[in-house]
Amino acid sequence: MLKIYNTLTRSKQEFIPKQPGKVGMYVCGMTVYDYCHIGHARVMVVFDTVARYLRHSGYQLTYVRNITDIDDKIIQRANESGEAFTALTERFIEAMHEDERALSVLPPDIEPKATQSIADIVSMISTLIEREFAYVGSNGDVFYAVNRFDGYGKLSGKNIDDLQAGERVDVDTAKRDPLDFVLWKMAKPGEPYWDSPWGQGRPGWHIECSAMSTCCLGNHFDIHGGGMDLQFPHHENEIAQSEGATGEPFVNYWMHNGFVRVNEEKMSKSLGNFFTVREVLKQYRPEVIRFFILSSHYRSPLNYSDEQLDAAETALTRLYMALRGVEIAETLVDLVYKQRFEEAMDDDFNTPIAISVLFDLTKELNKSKGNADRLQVLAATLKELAAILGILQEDVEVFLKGGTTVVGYFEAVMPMPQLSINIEQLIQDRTNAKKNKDWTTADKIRDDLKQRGVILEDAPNGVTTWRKG
RNA sequence: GGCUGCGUAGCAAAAUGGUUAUGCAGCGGCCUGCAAAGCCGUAUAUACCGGUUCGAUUCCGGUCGCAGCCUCCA
Repeated sequence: MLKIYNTLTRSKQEFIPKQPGKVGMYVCGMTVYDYCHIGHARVMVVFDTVARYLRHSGYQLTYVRNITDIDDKIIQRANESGEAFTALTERFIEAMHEDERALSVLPPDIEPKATQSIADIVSMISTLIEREFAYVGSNGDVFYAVNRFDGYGKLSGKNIDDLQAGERVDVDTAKRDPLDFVLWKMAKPGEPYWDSPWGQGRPGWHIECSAMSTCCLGNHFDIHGGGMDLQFPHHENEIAQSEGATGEPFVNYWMHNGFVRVNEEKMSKSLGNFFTVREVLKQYRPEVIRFFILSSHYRSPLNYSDEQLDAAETALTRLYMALRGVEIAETLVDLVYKQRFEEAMDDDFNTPIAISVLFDLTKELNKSKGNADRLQVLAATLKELAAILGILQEDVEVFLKGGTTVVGYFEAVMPMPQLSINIEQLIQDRTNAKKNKDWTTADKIRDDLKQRGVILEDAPNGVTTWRKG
């Protein structure tokens, strides 16, 4: 039985989909004005894993993740680079998809764009005005009237009085209340715009998600996810908009992932302490990043550091080492390990425990190297369970030799070590030296290679293999 | 200031009202020409102070420290 921590109730709850066997999930995606950083990667990987596990559990899932392709920062960046905003967003959407593919993130079923959802957005705003949840301000912008919505604050645990007391932004005189937020923003000269009953303008950020999620999944759906920072105001506003417009409950389970931190501080664009996915891929293979992300629980903070990435690579190496030389033909899986794995994942997607099950399995696998039947079952189980996490699917030899079979833009920056050294020749030289019991020469070759990041291992049958150190 | 959440061994990271987490690193051993990998064994922990309890790291209260939100942000 799957349990999900619901931000709305601040507790783990049994997951009961609206319609038996079917799940609708919406996740707030990226605003595409720059490259994705590791924090964005976490959202993509976490909810990809949630999606994979829901499907593994037999649910028919519709996974929607939007793209915000119009907003102030996009306009600003496009002006800076002197290109059309659509050209800018197209570039970064493509870059985002490259990052996704690298990280083995499966594409969502639907990826709506704000600019392609204008009609739905306009329609929802009109409804909100009709129902008196929204009004046209003195500057022509359309605002949501927060105090008209009784449940405002129910997700973030804030209340309107506290918010007003803590108000510290300049009061926008066009609004009736400082807490009101914009639904439709009038275009300034030279800005992109769409026609609407209130004039030429563009949608506010919050209304996009309400319109796109409702459009793709209906008025009321199962899971809505996103980063912790979106809890307030973004998700709070979504609830106010959607429930205000439809009069129905909006979302049953709210899931929020924790931040990636750098030196105990949130990784973010504004702090400037971020590492883009493509930067990190120059140093670490994509699967290492994915493993690093999944090695802590999705709601915990995740501290980014080279030491952590190194540790992830070492841990992953242990799993691959267990599979080295094992031909996996068997499709039978060990039900005990499978059950333990599923129990971990059923407990609010506890990937650290799920991974620990993989290590326990690996230990038994290593002990079963002499028992071909058992070995087959365990290896097949390891690979199948790991696939649910999106890891351990590389070719074993390629991974251990420091490469990756994932095709993508980073291939050029991840050369295999053998490109620069003739490892096979050196191994042959060493084998010859060993035959002559010339241990000095043999050991020197091994030490030299180790210095260059290549570890040699002699198997009992006399065959020497190598891997990246 | 208001509201969330967190503080676990050398590092990372789970869990739990009483029983080995797991990975890396350490120590001892087996294996090996020597290694590496693997296996076996082993050490180190629950911020601090109170309370509830037969028993608390786990529940409650307080103290200290940290992070996040209250402004665009995954």
